[in-house]
Amino acid sequence: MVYNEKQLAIMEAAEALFAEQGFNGTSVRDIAEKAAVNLAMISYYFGSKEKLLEAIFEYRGEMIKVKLEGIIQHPGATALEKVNLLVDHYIDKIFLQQAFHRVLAREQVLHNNPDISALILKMKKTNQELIAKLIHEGQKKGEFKKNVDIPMMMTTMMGTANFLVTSKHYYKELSNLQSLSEDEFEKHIRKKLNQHLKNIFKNILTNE
Amino acid sequence: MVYNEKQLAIMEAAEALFAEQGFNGTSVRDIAEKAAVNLAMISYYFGSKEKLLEAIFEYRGEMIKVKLEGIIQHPGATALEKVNLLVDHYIDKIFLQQAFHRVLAREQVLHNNPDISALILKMKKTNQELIAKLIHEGQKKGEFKKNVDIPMMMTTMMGTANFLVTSKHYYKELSNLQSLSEDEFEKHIRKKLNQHLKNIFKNILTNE
Amino acid sequence: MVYNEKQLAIMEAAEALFAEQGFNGTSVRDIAEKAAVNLAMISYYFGSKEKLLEAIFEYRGEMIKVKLEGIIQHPGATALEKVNLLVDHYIDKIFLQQAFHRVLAREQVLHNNPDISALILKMKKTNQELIAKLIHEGQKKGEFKKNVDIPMMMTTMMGTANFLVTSKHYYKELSNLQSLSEDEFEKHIRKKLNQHLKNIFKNILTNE
Amino acid sequence: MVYNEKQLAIMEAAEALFAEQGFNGTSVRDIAEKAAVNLAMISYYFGSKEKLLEAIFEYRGEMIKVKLEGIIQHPGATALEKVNLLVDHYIDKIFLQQAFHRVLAREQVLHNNPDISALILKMKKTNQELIAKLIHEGQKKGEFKKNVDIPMMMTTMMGTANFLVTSKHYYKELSNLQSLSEDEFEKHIRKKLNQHLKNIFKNILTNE
DNA sequence: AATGAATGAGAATTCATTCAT
DNA sequence: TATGAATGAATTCTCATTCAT
Repeated sequence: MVYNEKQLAIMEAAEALFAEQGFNGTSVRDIAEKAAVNLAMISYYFGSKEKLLEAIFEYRGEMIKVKLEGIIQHPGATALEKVNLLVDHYIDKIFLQQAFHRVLAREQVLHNNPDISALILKMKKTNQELIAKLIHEGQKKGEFKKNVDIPMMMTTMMGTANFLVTSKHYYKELSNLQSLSEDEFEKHIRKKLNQHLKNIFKNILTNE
Repeated sequence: MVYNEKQLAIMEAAEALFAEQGFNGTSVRDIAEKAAVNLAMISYYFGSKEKLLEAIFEYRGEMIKVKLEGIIQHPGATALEKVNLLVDHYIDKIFLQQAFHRVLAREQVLHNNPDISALILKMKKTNQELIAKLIHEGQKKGEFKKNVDIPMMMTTMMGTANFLVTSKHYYKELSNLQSLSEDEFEKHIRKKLNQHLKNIFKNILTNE
Repeated sequence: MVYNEKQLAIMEAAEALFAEQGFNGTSVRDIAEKAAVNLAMISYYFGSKEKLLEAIFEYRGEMIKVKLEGIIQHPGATALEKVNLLVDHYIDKIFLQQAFHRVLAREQVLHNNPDISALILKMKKTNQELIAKLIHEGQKKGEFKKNVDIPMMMTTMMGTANFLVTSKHYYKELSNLQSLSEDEFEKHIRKKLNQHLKNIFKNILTNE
Repeated sequence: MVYNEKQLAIMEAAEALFAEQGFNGTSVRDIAEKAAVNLAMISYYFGSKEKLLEAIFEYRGEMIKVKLEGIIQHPGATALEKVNLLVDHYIDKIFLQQAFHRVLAREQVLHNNPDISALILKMKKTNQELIAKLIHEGQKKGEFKKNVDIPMMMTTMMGTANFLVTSKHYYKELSNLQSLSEDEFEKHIRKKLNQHLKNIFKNILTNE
């Protein structure tokens, strides 16, 4: 699926608004206004508000897949280094596409739309398969322990990162970091999160 | 604040529906029907749909506070044992009040309503202060390491647990556990999560 | 089903507008304006525009049934006299409720709404059964011929009357009666139609 | 007016859809799709949806006129035979062009569009003049009675035939002919209608 | 001659809330 | 205290038509 400029503008505007106000809290009017397109264009291009959401999921899902596929094939790296690379990339991704991950965080709680649920499941499966490959590679080489609960590990990575991104506003106050600028603060928590997750993973994967 | 039976019925119905369909996806008609009260009662008792949500947060926040205060004062237990108790209780709580935690997970992403945001912040602060007390106690006794990133630890506990609860539907499929009944599956993931978090915390708090 | 004043006002307004402009050609806005009620009342009372149409059919169908039941039980009249009475009444009805019969004429051509189709069929069945009763009575007494095609007879009565009512505008010009006032013209065609149908029926029922 | 292939395709598609769903119930999108032409072609060729309807009326009106003119000049036939021929032809026409007659039946009830009304009136006048010619011929020859209500006679022919065609769906059920195939049923009612109308006309025109 | 893209107007419906009782 | 009736505002979506190409 290739999208033209207007379609991309609509998708971006919608993503940002869905992240801020939720799907139901966002009207197609808002989206049209933000994307600076005619109201009717949204139905014209996507059919409905729901279909627009699906298009966003499909689009981002495809992007994520392409990105992750690159990571796994990194040459000349140990399994643990690759896991660390994965953490780096996952954190990069989640911070770069905060809007989309907010939408994802919100929508995965609901199961109103089976098409969206299917897309989310597909995305998660792709992620999981990639990580599983990495872990198994490390286990074969003897780098990692045998019994590793991969789904729970993923849950920790995604859960922690998601929670941090979606509630960073609260985190800032709880850590008394109100003095930092938004950029400084973001840099700070990215670094913290990175170390934190790598620590946890190293422990889970290698400590006896 | 003391609520009468009808008010509690409304709050429970609303909580369940907000968890399922989101705040904006739920109409006061739905709530009135589910709670078997007159449509106008909701405005009458709570003023508005938003105020109803606030009441739910306030109510649940108070319940959580009371519960957690009990935990910290558990006599004759090491700091690590108390931390483990805390994990037990947090997991109990999140599974028992899944509806509320779904609402919380959804609403913390948005910052539309400053009153709600303030309530969430207050709740988080209370939690954090409790854990901080525990950790400092352990540090004083020499049980725990000096440099512990408490907010990040909390983020992992809440993020992982939240993520698991809100996306358990996907977890079931990703782990090929479709054959388990809902109850069996829930028991299974509670146990896994419990071990998983305790492991992580032990490592964070004690390993050098 | 008992309707309150506002509901009746809506139904009357809708009937008139549907007759003039067709169902799809009439907006709920038009109806609300004509009935002098709030726009949302229509959804509130009837659920939707379609359901409103159904309500009209049901209401009129019931009225027709009640009326016709009276005719058949007219005491001390020959079968032919009763048939003539029926013609009188049918013509009265069709002229008095021209709006409804226009709607009926339009909607019976379409089969979009199965509920409406079912209501129309029911109405027609009731009519047919009544006439069949009359004819059979006359046949038993030896007043009428044996082989009478009752559905075709009804088709002629209804078709002719309907066609006249719905296209009286054209009839006026074709008969060069433009000089007559609307009332005079209507009186004129009612009389003509009455004689015409009675003639045809007498011939069908009695001539060998 | 000569139409090219695409124009004819549009008109045919439109006629069929107008017959099924009514004028307002049919969108130009539907027509374009059914006719397999570009959406904008309809405005391009006909100017508007209304003008397209007018074109259909004009086109069919012309066809009817040409056909009927042939009938009247049938050589070596009595006036009654010619009337019978006319009935044959009218029934043929109405069954062959059911779609158009459904549109006609629906639209003659409305008077929204004066151009359409004018076209219908013209069509009816042409028909009427033809029949009047026939009847007067028969009256001159002494075959027919003097006082014949020609407009009412036409009303019966058209009303009965129209009503049968537009409500044949109901007629089938009312006559308990559900077991017949669509073709058999149509053959059956055409025959019935033919005899029925000829009977009525014979009686009107010749009986004293 | 033909069309894909675009749009303003208007459609039906749902919503949270109010108010007289 | 409780509620049925009512409503204004806002919702999503579809429509016939236009226009640059």
